[in-house]
Amino acid sequence: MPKLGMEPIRRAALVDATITEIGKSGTLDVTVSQIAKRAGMSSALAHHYFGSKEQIFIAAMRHTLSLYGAGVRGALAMAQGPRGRIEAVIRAGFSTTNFRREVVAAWLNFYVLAQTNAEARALLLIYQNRMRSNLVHDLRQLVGDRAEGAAERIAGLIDGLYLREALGREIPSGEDATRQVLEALDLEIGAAQ
Amino acid sequence: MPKLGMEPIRRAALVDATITEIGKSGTLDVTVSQIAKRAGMSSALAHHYFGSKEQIFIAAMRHTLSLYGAGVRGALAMAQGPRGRIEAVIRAGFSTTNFRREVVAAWLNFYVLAQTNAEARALLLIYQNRMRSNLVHDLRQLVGDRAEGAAERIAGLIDGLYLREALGREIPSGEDATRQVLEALDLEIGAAQ
DNA sequence: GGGTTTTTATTGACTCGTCAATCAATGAAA
DNA sequence: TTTCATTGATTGACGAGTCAATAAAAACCC
Repeated sequence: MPKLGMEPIRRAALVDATITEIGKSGTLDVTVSQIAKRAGMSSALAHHYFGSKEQIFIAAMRHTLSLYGAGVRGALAMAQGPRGRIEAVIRAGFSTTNFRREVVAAWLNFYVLAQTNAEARALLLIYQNRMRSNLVHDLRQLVGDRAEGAAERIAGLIDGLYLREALGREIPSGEDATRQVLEALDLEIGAAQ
Repeated sequence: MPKLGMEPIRRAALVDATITEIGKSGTLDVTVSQIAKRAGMSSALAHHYFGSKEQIFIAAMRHTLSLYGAGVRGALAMAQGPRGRIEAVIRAGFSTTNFRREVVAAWLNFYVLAQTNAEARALLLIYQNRMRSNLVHDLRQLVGDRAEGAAERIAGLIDGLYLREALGREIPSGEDATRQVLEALDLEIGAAQ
């Protein structure tokens, strides 16, 4: 019963299943069979479309990053003024889409992978640079030449709280984390007056 | 040629080798044989002393945490006043002992493990609570009832910069990270005046 | 002290599972 | 009849954990 044009559907299903399975196990130590089963196909088919397990992971990372990017762009589109734009970037990161257990688990493992895998590292750098440039651009207007340092601190705080919240509670609360980052942001702004 | 009393020596060698190997590979996916070989013994002996691979890892984590704790205590002993004590805690975390590639790699993998392994999570919570209580205690005298929030932000920033520095550069620079956290600390203090 | 037994240290060889990747085979559209 | 979709079965490698065997120190016994 081969319906044509299955490839993109299968790929998408595998990517989703990968995130879910990583979330379930917490590790990259999930088997292709597990992923394939959750995606409703045989492991052979998964290999057929992606070639290797590593490629499945990279695709899943790409997808996660692109979801995150879309969230940020969406939030930025609605934002008013520099402070509003920064707030948008912060909120997007801790939104319920990007701040679920599975997604955090995936991120954690991206970090681990990025230590050795060039492709993973490149993706992470893209994310980090985008974050930095977003922050610096708007901070410039708020804190002048303190912008670079402030951006580094805000970005670091986001990453750190992301990590901490994710491990600390059963259900991560983006609300608390967001509040903390906004507080730090206001300290940065206040200090420049 | 069995010299007696080898057990502690072997255990220590295995713990060291574990950190080194995790640092080399970036993952917990190192084989017991690799670790044992680096520690100068057979894998059978490693199993003899630790029982399982997981136990070897836990022991390595314990060791890393205890080194960190010792560093913090040492720095605190020399510190003057609340602001000096906080600075000591920050500097200890980014000191060259605790801020090497292998150690960061180990930490990253602890985080991954802590998602699912109760023992790992317990160890991480100990570290986090110690950090929080250190910070809150001294911040109280500097920023009053803003202490809790400030501690959360400082701790989050430390964790985040730890992560970022470790991935960003070939050789992580504790100097830059320390400067950033101290700057954030001064913002917190300044805001309370 | 000399002999025997227990304890500790140590490893090579082996078992048993698991899993990524491949392949040959099947079926259905084009 | 070519091309796409799909899978069960298989291969081949690797790796955790076990075991039996060796050796030497120590403890015990007369």
